[in-house]
Amino acid sequence: MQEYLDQLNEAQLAPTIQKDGAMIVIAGAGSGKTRVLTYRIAFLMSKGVDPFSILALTFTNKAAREMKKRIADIVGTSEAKNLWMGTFHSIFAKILRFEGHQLGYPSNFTIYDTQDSQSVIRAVIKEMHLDKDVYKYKQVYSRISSYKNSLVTVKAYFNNPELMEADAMAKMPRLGEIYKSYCDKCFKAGAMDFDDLLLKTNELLTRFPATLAKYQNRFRYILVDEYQDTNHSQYLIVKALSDKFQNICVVGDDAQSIYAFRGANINNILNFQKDYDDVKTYRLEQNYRSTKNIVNAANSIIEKNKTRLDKVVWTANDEGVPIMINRTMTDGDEGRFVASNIFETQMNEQRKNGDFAILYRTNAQSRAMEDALRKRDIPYRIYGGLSFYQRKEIKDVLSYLRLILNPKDEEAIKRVINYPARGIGQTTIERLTVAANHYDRSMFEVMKVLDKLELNINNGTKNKLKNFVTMIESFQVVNQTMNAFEIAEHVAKKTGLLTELKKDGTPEGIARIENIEELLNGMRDFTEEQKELADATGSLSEFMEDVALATDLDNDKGDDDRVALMTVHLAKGLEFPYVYIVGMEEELFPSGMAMNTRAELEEERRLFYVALTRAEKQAYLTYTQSRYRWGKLIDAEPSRFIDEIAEEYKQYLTPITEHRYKPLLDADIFDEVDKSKLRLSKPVAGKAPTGPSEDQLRKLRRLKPVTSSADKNFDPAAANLNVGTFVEHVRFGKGRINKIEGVGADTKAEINFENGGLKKLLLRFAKLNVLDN
DNA sequence: CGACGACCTGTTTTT
DNA sequence: CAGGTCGTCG
Repeated sequence: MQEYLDQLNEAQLAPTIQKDGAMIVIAGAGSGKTRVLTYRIAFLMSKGVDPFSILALTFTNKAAREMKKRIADIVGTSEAKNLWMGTFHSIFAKILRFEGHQLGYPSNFTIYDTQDSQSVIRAVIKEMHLDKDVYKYKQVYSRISSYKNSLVTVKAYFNNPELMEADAMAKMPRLGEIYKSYCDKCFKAGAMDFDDLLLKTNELLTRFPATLAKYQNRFRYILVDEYQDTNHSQYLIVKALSDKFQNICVVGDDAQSIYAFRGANINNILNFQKDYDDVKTYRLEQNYRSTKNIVNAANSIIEKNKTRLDKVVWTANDEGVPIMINRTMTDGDEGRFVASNIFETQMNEQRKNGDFAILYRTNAQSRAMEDALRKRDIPYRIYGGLSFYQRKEIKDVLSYLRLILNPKDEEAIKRVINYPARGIGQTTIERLTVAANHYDRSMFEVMKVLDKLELNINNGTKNKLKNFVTMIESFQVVNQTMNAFEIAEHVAKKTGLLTELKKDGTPEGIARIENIEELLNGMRDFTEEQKELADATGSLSEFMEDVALATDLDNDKGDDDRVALMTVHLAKGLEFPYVYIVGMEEELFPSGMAMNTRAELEEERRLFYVALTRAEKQAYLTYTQSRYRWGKLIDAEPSRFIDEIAEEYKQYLTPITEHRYKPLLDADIFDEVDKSKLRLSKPVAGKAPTGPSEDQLRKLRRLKPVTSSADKNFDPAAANLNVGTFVEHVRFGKGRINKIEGVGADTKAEINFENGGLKKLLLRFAKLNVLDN
């Protein structure tokens, strides 16, 4: 062990060898936090801590796997394999499979992915005969998701007039009913969505003290990586589990908090000291990853943020070269620039493909890059986007497999009951749904007893349904004796899925068949691997356990040498010698969807910080003057973030185009609520989740109105705002409207204030009172 | 019932 | 551009 500890610097060593107690490690980018985490776990084990009682929560399963491997190298594989290590979602899914029966869930519950969840919500909205243009399923979904992540259950929702009112104001008074119906449907289908995995864990730990005690006693040492990205639900779980022994080590970097959009609460890390007794704080500030130039450039950016912890990242590495900034005419040119630059660098520096990464803000940007790389014959791999498991043909196969394990899984039924086509149409499915609701049973159960029910379904169709049921049941029988690979192959053949695709013959159809073959190959590998483990058999249920939570990144074996293409979000925690950050344009990076408040803009800036700090040797920033968006060519202008990098660390390969963006209309308007008022009320472990904390409530209230129709229809004339109107602003006082420009939500007014001078305000935000002269 | 074509709409990031 | 939705026809 000592030889490993000797590798650490002083700052890293201290947290590594503090065995007990609560501690927070503020770890700057590239400061070796993974090393601290792995060595710390190894250290604990060397001091006699049972690996079975160590819980390490990581951000990706890949990170968990790699850390486990590194620990195994130190302490031995047999010891390391008993560690509980993985993402929140996968660890607690595992625990819920074991304990979920207490909450009424079967151990083989299905995990609904976003597609499944949204499809359920669409069905609910339809069933309730609501206007789908008012109740947009995606917005409803995200609303429900935020409720769940703030522990607002259906019950809590209906006990909270304020939330109900907020939804009513957003023109969705029946959101609560949708929420309830959605939860009922999921429960009846034996399914949990992503948020449930955390919410139900909280419920489990609060409702069953014995279960809480069991896991508190088991997990004597808890470590959480990327703590800045935990949401309230995750926070409570950690708090509850660590409450007894308080041996908790959290690692994170407030400067890299980039998941606020999915409920991550930066206060979790900012307030950690208050949550435990005797918290030791450590700082890792020496960066081992990047050149001085990159580190300094990144620092010069993050300095612009107001909300951050005190920390100075520095490096003893070489000076390096400036950040290169390149402009092109179109996104196609941008791709070609990147591709040829990669090619040249490979030649000049003898670099392999894996040394390069192309990072972008949105998945849609990958296309131009792909095209350019393909033309140059540079091998690449795209991460994220539509993940492998989300592709239609793969989901079809998986849906059959899901049905074998959990025939109540309604989303799976709906997906495959008529694919390949077997003459079971929309009308039949609707009648089955109605019957299922009426008898309070799942669709599959209804289908099993068709003859005993008075259903308005003709005999021909009934027979088709019976055949479907028989087929699934026959799969269930053979599943008893087959491994995951065998059953999947059996299903692909017997259902006619493969024959259906072979009929197709188009290039897409062939690609689909290849994908299914890839899935089958993957399953074969899986069964082989599992057989080698003592406590696993390679069964279908073992395979399906991880599928819903697996990401492209997790599946990456890293065994072939390719250029990596991914979003900045996905790149967190990774590093590459050469990094290209593309699409450095206003409205794209920073995203046009996230420039309305200081908080949003600061998150975009942290995102840019994350992107830049992925680079070890050199970073390129590229932007174009026009790019295809929404199928149309639109003008673009360089990102303010390019501007924000201090001059001495950047170099323009092309003359910079003029920046025409307006920095922020007026900073004060966008300032957040006073931070001191945003302290988390300290949640008490063991107490039932009665509802959201004050802080969470504020957050929810701050959510954008679910329907933007009010904003979209924002009519300056109706609000009595016209050129010449005298108005009063809460901060700037009285003024006269000079000019009105833009339409709808984007309407801006130029106002001449008596005291504040000329200001341009977004009317949507500015609270103006009209003065009658 | 199901296939096909026309239209519309919406686009940030992810477990 | 792409996915979903809707209407029409065989």
